[in-house]
Amino acid sequence: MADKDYHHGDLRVALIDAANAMIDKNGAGDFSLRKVSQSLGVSQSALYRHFSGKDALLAAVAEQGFLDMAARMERAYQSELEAEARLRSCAEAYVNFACEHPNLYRLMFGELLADRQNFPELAAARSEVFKWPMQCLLQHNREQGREDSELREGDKLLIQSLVHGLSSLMIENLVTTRLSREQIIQEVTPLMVFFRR
Amino acid sequence: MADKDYHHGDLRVALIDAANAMIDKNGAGDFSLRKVSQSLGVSQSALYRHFSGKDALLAAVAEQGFLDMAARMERAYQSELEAEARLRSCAEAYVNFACEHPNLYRLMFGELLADRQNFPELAAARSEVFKWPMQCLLQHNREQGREDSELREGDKLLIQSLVHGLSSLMIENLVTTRLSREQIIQEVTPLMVFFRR
DNA sequence: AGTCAAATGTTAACGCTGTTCACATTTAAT
DNA sequence: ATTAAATGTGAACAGCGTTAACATTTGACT
Repeated sequence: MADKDYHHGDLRVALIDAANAMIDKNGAGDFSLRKVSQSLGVSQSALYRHFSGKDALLAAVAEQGFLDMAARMERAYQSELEAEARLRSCAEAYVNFACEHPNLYRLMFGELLADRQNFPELAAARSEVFKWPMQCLLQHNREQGREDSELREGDKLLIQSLVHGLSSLMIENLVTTRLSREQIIQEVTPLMVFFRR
Repeated sequence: MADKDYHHGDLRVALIDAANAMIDKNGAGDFSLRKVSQSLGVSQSALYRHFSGKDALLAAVAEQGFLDMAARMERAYQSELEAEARLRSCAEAYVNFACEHPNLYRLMFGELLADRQNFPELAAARSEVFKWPMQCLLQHNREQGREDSELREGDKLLIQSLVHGLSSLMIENLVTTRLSREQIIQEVTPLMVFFRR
């Protein structure tokens, strides 16, 4: 027993949450281990009892981001019934998440986690995001009378490239248009349901 | 007159070239002003006579990258005559450049230059890249008998999102397929010529 | 040719960063 | 109660971007 809690209790998740909040607000470039440690009233080296280093903490934040994004994608998926409407809903949810959490999205898909292969859980969490638009493609195939349960590689790549590319361009302010975000989404998402054949 | 040249002569371009080489080889994350200065046998603070800071040097490197990429895009454009073939050629050139210079491409389009608006020349150089695929769209419109010289916002966004998204995913090893790069390009680029209407 | 200001390069220092090491404290099992 | 493991601390290290004061070279004007 101590008047002050020498042990934090759940420092690991507290670190992830605090880092998530700091990155979401000010970007990962401004983020530092010393700041997040200090914000929790904890020494700067306490972190190394729960993470092997900065990259590991960033990876944990990114993983949580993927899971949150996936939950939102599922809600978008469930909100519609037809394949095409579902796909458009998923695409909207994807771009909206990216635009509402640009700093987090950059961390999840960007260059900052240079050693992604060191954190295999990231790939698993990311596939949870793309699971839902892929499900839409499968349903579309079935509605078209195709019984193949395997998706075409090109279709998968097309849909992933489109939503990721559009999100990235919008986040980095590389879209030179006077259209609003809603208008852009309304303009582009219909174009991605022109499947091959 | 001195036995050693106190003045470098063209330190500015030497810095850009050296920084370009270092970033292209090892990535911008590993890059530092001290390293590039030392590689030129020059003090670490000499740099500040030619650039306002690290971001300014990175911006200059990125700008050069855009111009190099644009030259390559023009060659791809000129290598074909029909609009659709030209667009595919441009898309191939785009993705190939990104895959051959992933670190440079990340710098050009990524999050590292957080303050892009401070360097308006970047936007100009970038538009030189997209000038050629846009030209393809215009030619396509003409071949289809449309006389409108204005491009649809949606078409521009679609093509930019596709090539940028596909390049980013490939660079970050986020493409989960066993296809080779050439196969991927062959698979996806035909899909981007399905214009609207 | 001589003078002086501007351009360019150097040295030293500041604060911040990620990381490590030796040490302290708390927890939990024997 | 004892002991080992888990968890947190404090000090230190090297590397970073940036700045300030100082040194050298260049070039222009008399």
